[in-house]
Amino acid sequence: MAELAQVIVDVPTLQTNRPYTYQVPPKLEHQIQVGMRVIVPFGKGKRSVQGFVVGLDQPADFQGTLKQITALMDLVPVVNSEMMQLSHWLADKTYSFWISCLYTMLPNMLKAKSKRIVKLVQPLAPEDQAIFGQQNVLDYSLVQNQASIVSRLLTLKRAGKVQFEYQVQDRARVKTVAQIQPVLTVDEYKQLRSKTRANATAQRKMLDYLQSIVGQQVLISQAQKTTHLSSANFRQAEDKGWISMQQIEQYRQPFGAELTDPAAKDPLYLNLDQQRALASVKQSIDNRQSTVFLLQGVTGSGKTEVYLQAMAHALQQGKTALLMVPEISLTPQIAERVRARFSSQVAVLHSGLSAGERYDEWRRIERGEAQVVVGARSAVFAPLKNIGIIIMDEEHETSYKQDDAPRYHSREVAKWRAKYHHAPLLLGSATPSLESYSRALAGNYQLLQLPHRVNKRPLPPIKIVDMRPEVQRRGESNFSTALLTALQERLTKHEQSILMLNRRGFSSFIMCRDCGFVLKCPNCDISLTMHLDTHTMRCHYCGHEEPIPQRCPQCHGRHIRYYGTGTEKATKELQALLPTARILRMDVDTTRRKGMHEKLLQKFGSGQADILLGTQMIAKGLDFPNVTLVGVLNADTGLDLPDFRASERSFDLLSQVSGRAGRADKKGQVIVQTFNPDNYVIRLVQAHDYRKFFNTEMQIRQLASYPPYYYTIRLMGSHEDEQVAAKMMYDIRQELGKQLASDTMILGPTPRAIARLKKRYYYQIVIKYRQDPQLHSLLTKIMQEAQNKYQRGAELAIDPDPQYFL
DNA sequence: AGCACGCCGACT
DNA sequence: GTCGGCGTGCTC
Repeated sequence: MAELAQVIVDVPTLQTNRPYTYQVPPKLEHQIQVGMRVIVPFGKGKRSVQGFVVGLDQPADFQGTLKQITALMDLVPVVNSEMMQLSHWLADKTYSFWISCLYTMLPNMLKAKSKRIVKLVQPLAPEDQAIFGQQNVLDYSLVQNQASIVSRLLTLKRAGKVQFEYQVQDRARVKTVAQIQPVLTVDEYKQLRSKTRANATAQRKMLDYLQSIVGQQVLISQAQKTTHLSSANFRQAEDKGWISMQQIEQYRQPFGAELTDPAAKDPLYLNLDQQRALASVKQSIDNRQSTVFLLQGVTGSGKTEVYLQAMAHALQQGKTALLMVPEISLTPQIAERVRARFSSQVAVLHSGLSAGERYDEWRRIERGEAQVVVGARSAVFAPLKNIGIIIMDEEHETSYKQDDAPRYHSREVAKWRAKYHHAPLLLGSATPSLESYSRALAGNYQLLQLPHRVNKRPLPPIKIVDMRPEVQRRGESNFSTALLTALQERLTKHEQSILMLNRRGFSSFIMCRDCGFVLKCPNCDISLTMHLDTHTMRCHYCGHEEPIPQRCPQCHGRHIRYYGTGTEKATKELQALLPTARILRMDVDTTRRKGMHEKLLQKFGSGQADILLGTQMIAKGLDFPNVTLVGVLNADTGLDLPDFRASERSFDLLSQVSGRAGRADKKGQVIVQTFNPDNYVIRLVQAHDYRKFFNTEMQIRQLASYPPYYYTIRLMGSHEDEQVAAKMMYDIRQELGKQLASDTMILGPTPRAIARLKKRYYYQIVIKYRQDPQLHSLLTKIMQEAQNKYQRGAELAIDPDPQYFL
């Protein structure tokens, strides 16, 4: 029995970021529960919105008549008690709206679509009736861009001739399939058959078939396949009372072909290091300790097998297990291994799933039908109960941080959940983030190490090729003589090669050689990227698109030059240099279509190509035994980005990609081309010396007061008017300055590197602090005040622990 | 977000 | 004198 309900409504603004109290209609009093979705009236007019029940029967301090809940959208709560607490914590921690956090944790299908409709209440003049056509309701979204119609409708509304209403439509759809069941006996079917005419072939076929399946239930799709009868035939059979038909629920199957390798089911033999690591984790599972482990293992050291066996142990204890990977489509092989080991117990969650597939996987987890979850960032919210272990593979990956609101880091959420479930959290990486490694050294995390490769081979030797003399000698090229020779050798030996073109943060833009003009996005002030496949210039931020100019738009000269080389150009060049090589290109353009990633990798894995040339998406997780050569075409890109983590990222990337070579019993080799052969990052990658890189980088971070020595927070203010954005941020800086700890630093405000994005101007402040107990509440206050204090249209966003300062 | 109220300029 | 512009405030 609940008479009052506290509801968080789907209106993501600062002003509405708190529970509203509603009356529960008597007939819902026994059904309503915390965590259910509801439809409630909100605001003036006939507006109604979706909301979440976050509390029941708390007294309302609201002076006025409470409104009633219109309807419940769920029979059982979609947010359980753990998730409710988590969402609240998350909203506070990331300075975001509670409603946004709730939605982030749930599959998209549970976000209802709200539709505005216009209803006719009085007869209209013919010219107005034309807007409605034959209907007396109108979908407002169809006309909302046509100003003349909108203003006419508003006039009619004032005259009381039409009404605006809202419909909240739940999009959660369960997929059903039809199933048939014979309802007569074999004899009855025989009898019926004898009565049909000789030329009623379909009916006869049907009756023969039905006889054969008496006592069974068959999917209609299956029945159609066996009989070649149409669904209409079966509907007729139902009408005649020959069969009964039911709709049964079916999960959408996100996986393609069934697994091929039965051997993958068995656990592999563990070497001593692996055994030691596993034992520590197992102990922690058994003792219900939420220890954080950092498993550092060089590429090829068998981290995945440790994960799998730790998960198996949790399952044996009747618990569940969560494995997070940076992005499944980039690392399909690990997801496959988990599925091979745990088969139908596994649910996979990642961005490549359709909304329906995602919803179904979510329900399988929620209902306890899947006990193992593999997924990318948002899988950390998988509704698993009784978690025994959480594992985060490649914990240093930046994709674990979401860069729009709510700006959470999966690692932090994972820690929260591990604590909640008294389960260990296992962070794994070959190149841990400096944050995690320093915590491990300080004893906050328990460090586990796998220093050797499973195949006992040394890490592949890395040869550094100085591109400066190379270019002087042979002119501009993506390929040094050394690399070409090595590639040619692989071709002869029928071994494979992987080539990486590091393009992070840079793309091919065009520049006029006469006047220096660079084509930029009219909305965002950043240079447009050339896409040869569609013959357009595109803005990667807002999606703006325009044709490739033939002449310089500024000076009309013809000397337009293409800067930067894409994978496309490199592939062409390489094909010309090695005409017999079969080259696969892998980048955002060739993998845009669903499933292309897997397809390309499959093609390469099965030996249908000699060389895989791609962007950094090929650096991670790939495990192809026949690959013996890895080449990095341009190691420099990314080294000099104006970003304090640039070196760390480059070290990770180069180490990762190097690890792709020589994973089985063949010896591997790595060739790194660079214009900065003496750069410490490149030298230490060559030496395979993470520890030394860590020490070097830590000194730099300490000198500059960057993480992990200092925490950082970024505040971003934006407005259509640059002056307003700037003013707001200067005001905020003033306010911050008054109340912060003495060793806290405030940088800025400065215009952001991309100062204008989607027609708005951005200014940012970066705060660096070590210990500042006041800061969180101060920022929360600033965020809350921002709504009224500054000009309308001003927006403030806070990013705790930003990955980029750009 | 989106809706109404309310105060100013341009019109029948 | 009214119609309709958008700046302001509020939503249980």
